[in-house]
Amino acid sequence: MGTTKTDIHSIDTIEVAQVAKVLAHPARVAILKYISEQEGCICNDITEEVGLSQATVSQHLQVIRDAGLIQGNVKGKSVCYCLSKSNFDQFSVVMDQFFKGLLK
Amino acid sequence: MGTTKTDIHSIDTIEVAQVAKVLAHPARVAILKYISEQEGCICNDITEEVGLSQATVSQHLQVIRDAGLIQGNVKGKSVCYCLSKSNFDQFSVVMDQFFKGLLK
DNA sequence: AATCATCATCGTAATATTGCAATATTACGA
DNA sequence: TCGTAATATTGCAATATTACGATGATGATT
Repeated sequence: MGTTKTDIHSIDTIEVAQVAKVLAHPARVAILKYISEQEGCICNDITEEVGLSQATVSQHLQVIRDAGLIQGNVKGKSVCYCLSKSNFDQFSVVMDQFFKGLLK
Repeated sequence: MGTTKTDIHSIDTIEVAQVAKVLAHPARVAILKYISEQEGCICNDITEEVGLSQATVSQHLQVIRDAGLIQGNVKGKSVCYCLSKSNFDQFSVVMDQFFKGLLK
């Protein structure tokens, strides 16, 4: 136990849950907001902005990256993160359709 | 550790994360879908529909109820759950604004 | 080369979540 | 009142998540 049962549910259902899971932590929401505000990217500053240790921020960044919401471009010693808008847009659609589906 | 730091983030950020957290489990997404499909309500059937034990479903229902997304009306020995559309609509707005804010 | 800055990863402690069996609880019908 | 059906709650085991210090890896600076 402790493991989420996934084989029970439809693809659609799982997709909504996966999208939501990425946004289910305030640090990840804050990181996404910050990255998008900086238009381009920036990186180490996230640690300062968010108020968590570098290791923790890096972990959250990995979750967001694995979900395909951001891209990291290496620039010398620093890494520039920026939104992958198309994927983010898809996330938006998934959630939107879920809400609309239930509210119709 | 293991605890999410919340005092660091803005109200808006925390709100998005809280909404997302409710939807971050496929069982809860499935339950919400099922309840809304049944227009009115129904209840014990959820257990069968979702494929988890009664205890587990009841737990998930509590999470959804605590978030204010559903209401349970007692009808004899069974409980009829139905969406509280206004709250659900608010959830929808929170997420929508988050996505729109980042994509603009 | 030696050092520093930036980031990722590893290891680990603390806590949260998931899932279920067992056990209440509540309401109804016999 | 007894039995039963429908839910909720409790207690627990398994696993996941969160957070951070320490350690690597890599490129820049001296």
